[in-house]
Amino acid sequence: MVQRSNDEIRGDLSYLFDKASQALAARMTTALADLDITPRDYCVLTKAAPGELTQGELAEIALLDKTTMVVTMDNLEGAGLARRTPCPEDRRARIVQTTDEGREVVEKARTVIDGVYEDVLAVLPEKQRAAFLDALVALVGTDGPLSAVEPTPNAPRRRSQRSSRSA
Amino acid sequence: MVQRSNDEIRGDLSYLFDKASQALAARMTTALADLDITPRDYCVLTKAAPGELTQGELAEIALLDKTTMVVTMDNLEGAGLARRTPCPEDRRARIVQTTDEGREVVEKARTVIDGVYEDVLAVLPEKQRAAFLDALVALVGTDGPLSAVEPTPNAPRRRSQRSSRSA
DNA sequence: TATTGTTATACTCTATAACTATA
DNA sequence: TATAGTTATAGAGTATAACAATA
Repeated sequence: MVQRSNDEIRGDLSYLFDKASQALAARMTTALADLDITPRDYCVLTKAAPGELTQGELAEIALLDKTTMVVTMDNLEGAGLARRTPCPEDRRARIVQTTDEGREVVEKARTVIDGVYEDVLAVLPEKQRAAFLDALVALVGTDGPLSAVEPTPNAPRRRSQRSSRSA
Repeated sequence: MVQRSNDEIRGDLSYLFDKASQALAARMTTALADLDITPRDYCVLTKAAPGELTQGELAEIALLDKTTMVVTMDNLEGAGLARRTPCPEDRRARIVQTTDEGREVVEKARTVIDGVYEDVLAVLPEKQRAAFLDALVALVGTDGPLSAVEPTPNAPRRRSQRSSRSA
């Protein structure tokens, strides 16, 4: 295995972020696998907790495409963690509710996730840790230079939709 | 658009890293698009600079599968930025060399990338910036809690390779 | 006509398998 | 037999398009 030195990667911000994101995602996926859910399941499940959102609203909050949401909900419903209920006001829509089991799983998952975060951030001294999170929020949060929701570079290309950008 | 508050995202380390990685990647892709190369092209191109590595060695250093490397090299060669030369010692292998144009592009790209990094990190005061990078390296670098090369969670699953793990 | 959720499908990315030519 | 690079293709993820029911 080829390993780059710490000095070398310090100047490669892309690498640092990519690696941090991937490695943490891998740890999260592994940690949540014991509960038989994916990070995305957890994301949707927590946001559905209030129990008054439609599938579409939930998709928007969780930053998922509505078709991706269908797949996610199929899984959650199949696993007995969430339920689709007809919306009284709009018979096209469906309210998403977490089941008792779903709430239990979310609670356990919360503990697991906190443990992972704690474990990861433990390498930073208390004070440095706070400063680190502050900096990250400054970069990623509202009005930060990395807050922009630029078009996903990875998304399937639109069907040649030429010269209709600023029209 | 739904926007989570800075307070809320501060506790969501996964989100912070994912967003930072994605947003920076988007900026990089956009910035490098003017030079008609992708971040991966740049990565390979710089590492090929010494000009004495085979395609396989290059793939290992750039952390790419050898088949992905083929595609990348096809692009680079098609764009006239790199060249495949038969290896004198091993007629199966090919040495990858950057062309004059390739070196020019790398140089320009280096400037572009430094500009993006500078622009992004500019929101952090000088001292905080150094501490931030130190912390990131501590997390991601050698022996850090996020240095592990766990199996890519996104990779196509192996063809059911059961119970042959620790055998 | 517009919108919610669904199904079918297309596209991107990356890796495994099979192959050719060397070693 | 094993390895370097290639080609073909499969798998995973996510999005667009078309559709049914309803607004």
